[in-house]
This record gives sequence, structure tokens and C-alpha cells, in this order.
Amino acid sequence: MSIRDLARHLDISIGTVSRALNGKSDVNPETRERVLVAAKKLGYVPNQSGRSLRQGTTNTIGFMIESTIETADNGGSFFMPVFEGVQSVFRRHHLDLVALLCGTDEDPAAYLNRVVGRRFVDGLIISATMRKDPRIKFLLEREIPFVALGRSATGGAYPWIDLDFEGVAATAVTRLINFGHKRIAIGVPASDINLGYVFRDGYKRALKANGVPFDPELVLPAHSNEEGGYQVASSMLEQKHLPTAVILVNENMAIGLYRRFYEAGIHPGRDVAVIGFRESTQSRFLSPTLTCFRISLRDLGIKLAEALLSTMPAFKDSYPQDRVAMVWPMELVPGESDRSWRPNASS
Amino acid sequence: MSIRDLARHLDISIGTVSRALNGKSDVNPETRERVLVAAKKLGYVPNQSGRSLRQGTTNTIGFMIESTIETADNGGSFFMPVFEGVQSVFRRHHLDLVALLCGTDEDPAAYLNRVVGRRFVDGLIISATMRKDPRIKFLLEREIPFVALGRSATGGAYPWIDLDFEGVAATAVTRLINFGHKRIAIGVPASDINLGYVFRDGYKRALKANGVPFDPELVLPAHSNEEGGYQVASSMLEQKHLPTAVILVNENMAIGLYRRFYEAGIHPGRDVAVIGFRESTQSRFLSPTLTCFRISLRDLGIKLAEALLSTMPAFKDSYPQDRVAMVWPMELVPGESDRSWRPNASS
DNA sequence: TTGAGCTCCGTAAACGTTTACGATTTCATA
DNA sequence: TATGAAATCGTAAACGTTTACGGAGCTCAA
Repeated sequence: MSIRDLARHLDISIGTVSRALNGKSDVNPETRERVLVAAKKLGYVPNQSGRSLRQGTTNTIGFMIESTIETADNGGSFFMPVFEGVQSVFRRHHLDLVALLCGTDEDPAAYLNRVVGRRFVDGLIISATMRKDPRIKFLLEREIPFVALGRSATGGAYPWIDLDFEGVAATAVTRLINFGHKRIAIGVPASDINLGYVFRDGYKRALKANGVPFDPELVLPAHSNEEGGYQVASSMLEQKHLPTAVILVNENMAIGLYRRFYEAGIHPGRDVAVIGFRESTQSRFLSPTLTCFRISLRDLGIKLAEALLSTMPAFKDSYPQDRVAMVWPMELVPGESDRSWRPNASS
Repeated sequence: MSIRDLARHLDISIGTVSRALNGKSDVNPETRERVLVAAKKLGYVPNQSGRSLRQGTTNTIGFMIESTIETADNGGSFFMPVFEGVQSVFRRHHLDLVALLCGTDEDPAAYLNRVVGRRFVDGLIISATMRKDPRIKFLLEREIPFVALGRSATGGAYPWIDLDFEGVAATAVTRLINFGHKRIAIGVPASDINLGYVFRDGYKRALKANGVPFDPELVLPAHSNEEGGYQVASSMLEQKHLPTAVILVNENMAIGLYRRFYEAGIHPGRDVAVIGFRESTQSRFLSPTLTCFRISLRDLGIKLAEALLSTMPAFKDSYPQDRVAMVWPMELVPGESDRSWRPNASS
């Protein structure tokens, strides 16, 4: 069922059929109607390969997600709403979104080279940016349209949107200090993911702004999952004085952290204050509920899509923004995990 | 950088270049070497559209995931290992895997029609099959190669692999009955997802096999997330006699269920036995740790890939299996949530 | 009556591959 | 030397689109 079959069936040239289907102006409204009706009746869908070959464009955008330990564990509940937002924008422009899955045994840059070299997508959204991210360098020098969910220390000017981990750290630290805490630990990713650096810097800066000395022993690297949270708690318990509060960079860590503290007879929310990261169904139903930060993930997806489109020549007129480079706000959602207990109430 | 540029650069015909790159036999080893070296040096990657158009095949397989409530919340930790397994097989055949994201506002069958009609993929893996799943009907009548992760009540013969929810139900019920339980509740998905029906049937059959009467009041529909678990616990608390045990179909539900019981002063694992579903980092770090079932997700992915390839003409010789229609085994992992308390120890 | 302008449509080239087919060369053998 | 087979390579068609270009038919004012 190619366009040729359709044209033969209608006894019209294939050029006219193509123009009719693509909404070109120089076609009789009456014949256009005939074409559209026949196309629907015969179930004709244009072959994407033929179209791509001719137009040099695929109408497809790739969202690259790596299956690393850092992202695998909260992948579903985080990315799905983002996808929804992205798609809601793309749909208006007849763009399709696919998730590009880079396996753990494949080099991300090599994967990108393959998929981009094949002209598989017109543009890319990459996420979980590393401090040194070869993907950014690669995409920049090939001039592939892309937007990064996350900053990077890689040089060059490119569009990015990053969660406000600096703001999160500042808000959390200030809040805890106002509650009377002085020894505030943080759990940071053990990997080279850039948000870890941002988070650490924000933490240090907030301490300094509040006149609390920085203690490197309170920075606890761990994987961003339950096991990592367990280890963070263990590290805290090993210290001579148990830190009175801890800030986590991932909500799954809270589960493991709670567990370890329970095992030690310590009640989070009563004996130690905990602030987690992302508000979710999970954080609302933990015991104690987790004080954390809310993100509008769907809006984030929308903004990502718009940022990408503004870099693509074909859409530049519809989205004439400057290169997007912004920090995405997050709102604190108070829970039970940092409120029941105040060090200044007992000392 | 097309094959034509490469041919010109080497002063060879493009036909020979193509044959050299594709490993055809009728090409001088020496010129092949030259071609390969030049291709790598100039960074030539064949254009997929051109290739697809000529060959009628895209070398791409789509894994369709819908962002429903049922799948969104455990999407990452469940699907990522499956993807890994699928990819490990595909890589050997130079097939690329992409995740197809069907938004919530789009009809899954319509989405499938678009992506399949465009000749975007050579084959499909669909998941989260519904009891009546129009996707299966659609794919069958178009003769698109596919495999389903999950059964369906839709007619027709198609390859599928389904988690052994019947076996899970039987194992859990028998275990609890052996512990002395008689009033065993189950939380089942509120949606039309097929696993809910399988799970329910297995539950009923296991009760009957053990001579325990079936009480429809103990079947509690809920969403497969924390909130659903909370509601399951609420429903249990509303009954005249609190059921002594509950089996959940999703591990996230356990968090909400624990929460509701804690609020009521009831300790899961001591006052009520809980068996959850999938073993994961999460279930290992809950308090109490969740008795649940382990799945080898990577192997599942491998099997899915093989099942799909065996239905594709181009690979039928490498995977000459019959149509796969199998139940995937799961292994019970004892936790703390169903052991501390035994109704027969106190009565 | 002429021709200008418009509407509508057909023709054919082009996108980048792969591959069937045939042409050329080499080389051993009759 | 003539013949045939084998090895190697070039030619050109084909895949399904889109689109630049031109042509046919029509209207209408000059």
C-alpha cells in the first residue's frame, strides 16, 4: 500500500496525491477530499523511510536514557511524566518521541554516534549529564540539535535545563539550621553525575552563608538507591557524634536509610531529621513521610521540548527563544521526617 | 558524507563500497580493507533511511511502554533490566532497540497503527497486556512480528511470555495457609490489565485446593502504587474481622499498606502477614523486609528477544523455535513481613 | 483576439542505499 | 592457443517519497 497504489486506485498522479496529503495549496479541494477519503479507507500511511530520504528529516526525536544505577531505580516515576510533557508539544508538530536505550555495556558516545550517524533522529534530549560528558562535545561539533536535562562541566554553549539542586541544598540546609541543627550530613552520588557536584557546592555555600563550618566527613558518597541510603545511615552511625540531620539526593535512598536507623533503634523524624529529594507517591506514604521537593515534571518536559525546538531550523520561527539555559525550580513539601525533633528543643 | 562521497574518495564504484562494507564475498580483500579504513577515518555511517527503503527493513525493534498508572511507578526498575537482556540478543544481529512511548491521551492501537504503518520498526514487544487488548488483534491481522509480555483474553495465536502470577498466588496462599492463616486478602489491579485476572484466578484455585472457602470480600481492587496499597489496608481495617494476611500484586503497594497499618497501630509482620510481589532493592530495605518473588529480568528480556526473532522471517533460521507461549517462573524470597506472626501460634 | 494570470495537475529528478546482472580480467587447463 | 571458470568490479534499477518545473485549461481584461 504505497502512494503509487493509492494514485493508481484514484487514477491521479502520485505527485498530486502527495500534495493533497501534505496540505499543499495547489490542489483542487474536491480532489483533495477524494484523496483523503481513499487514504483513510485503504489505510495508507506514508512510508517513513521514503519520506525521510527525500526530506532529509525523520520527524523523530530521541530521548536518551542510560540504564545506570543512578537512573534505573527511579526511572519510571521520574521519566514518564517528563515524556508526557515532551510529547504534548511534539504532537502539535507531528514529531514522534522515542526513548533511546543505551545499554550499560555500550559507550554512550559510541551509541550516539551510531544513532546520529544513521540519521535516525532529527534531535536529541539527553539526561543524567556527567561532569565531563563526551556526548555534549560530540553533539556540539556535529551540530546536532539537542537539549540536555542537566548541566555539565563540559565546555561550549548548549541549551540545558537543570533541576535546582543548588536551591534545594540551600533551602534544606537553611531549614535545618533554623531548626537548630549544626551537624548536617548529605548523601551524594558516588558517580560522576553532575548533579552531585552542584548539590555539594550548594550545600557548602549554604553552610557558609549560615556561618556553620563545613566538615568533609559529613559528605557521604553512595549509590542513589535504597542500598546507598542504607550505607549513608551506616556511615552516620560510625561517626563519634551522630549527625542530627541528613539530606538525600534521591528519595529511594530514604527507604534504605530508614531501615538502617530502625535497625539501630533510631527513629527518623524523632531522633534524626531527614530531608529527601523528590516528592512522589512514595515519599508521601513512607513512615515518616518524607520532607522533600516537588517538581512539575510535565512542565519540565514541555520546557525541554520547547528548548529543543528553538534550536531546530525547521521550528525556529515557532519558538524564537534564545538558547535556553535555566534552572528548574522546586518547591519544598514539608513532611514528618524533619519536624518531630528539634535539637534546640532538647539542648 | 554519503556512500557516494566515500566511493569518489576511494575512486571505486559505490556498488563495490557497499559490498565491501556489508561483508559480501565478491570483493577483493585488499580493497575491502581500504574501504573499511577510509570509512572509519571519514566517519561514514550508512544512512538508515536509504538502507531501509531499499531493503524494506529497518533493523529496529520497538518496545512499547504505555505510561499508565499501573506501569509508571515501577517502570524504571522493572523495564531497564529487561531492556538490557533484550539488547544483549539484538546486538548480535545489529538490531537496535527503541522504546515506543504511547502517551496517556493517545489510543494505543492508533499509536501502533501510526508507527507500524510508517514502517518504523521491524518488530514489536508489547507489555502490560490488557484482558481485551486491541493491539494484539491489530498486530495479528497485519502480520507484524511481535511478542507480548503478558497474556490476554484476546483470541488468536501469538507468542507471549507471562510472569507466573498463578504460581505466585498458589505459592503465597499455600504458604500462608500452612502458617495457619485462613482469611487471606489480595490486592488486585483496578484496571483491565490481564495479570489481575490471572492473579485472582490463581488465588481462588489455591484456596480451593487447600479447602479454604473463597470470600469475595477479601478481593480488594486498587491501583498498583503506594496509594493503592494504602487503600487496600483501609479496606482490610473496615472489615468486621481484620484479615490475618494479604498478598499484593505490586511491591510499591507495600509502602502504602505499611503506612496505613502503622497509622492504625498495626505492625505488618507481627500483627498481619504481608506477601508482596517483586523482589527488588526496595523490598529488601523496607521494614519489615518484604516476602516476595524474584524474577530474573535480564533472562526474561533475553527470552523475549529470542521469541520475537523466531517469528521474524529474517531470523527464523537462527531461532527455529516454535511459537513461544510460556509462563516465566518466579522464586519466593522469604522476608520478615510474613514470618514474625503466626495465627496458629496464638490460637 | 491576444495574452496575461490563475488553478490544477502530471512529469521526472532526487534523496542514499542495496543488489541483480553483466563486463572485464586472470589464470589454469585442454 | 583456445576455452572456461573464477575473481573482482562497475552499471543501473529499484525502494517510496517530495517537489521543482512546466503544461494544459480556463477566465478575463485590454
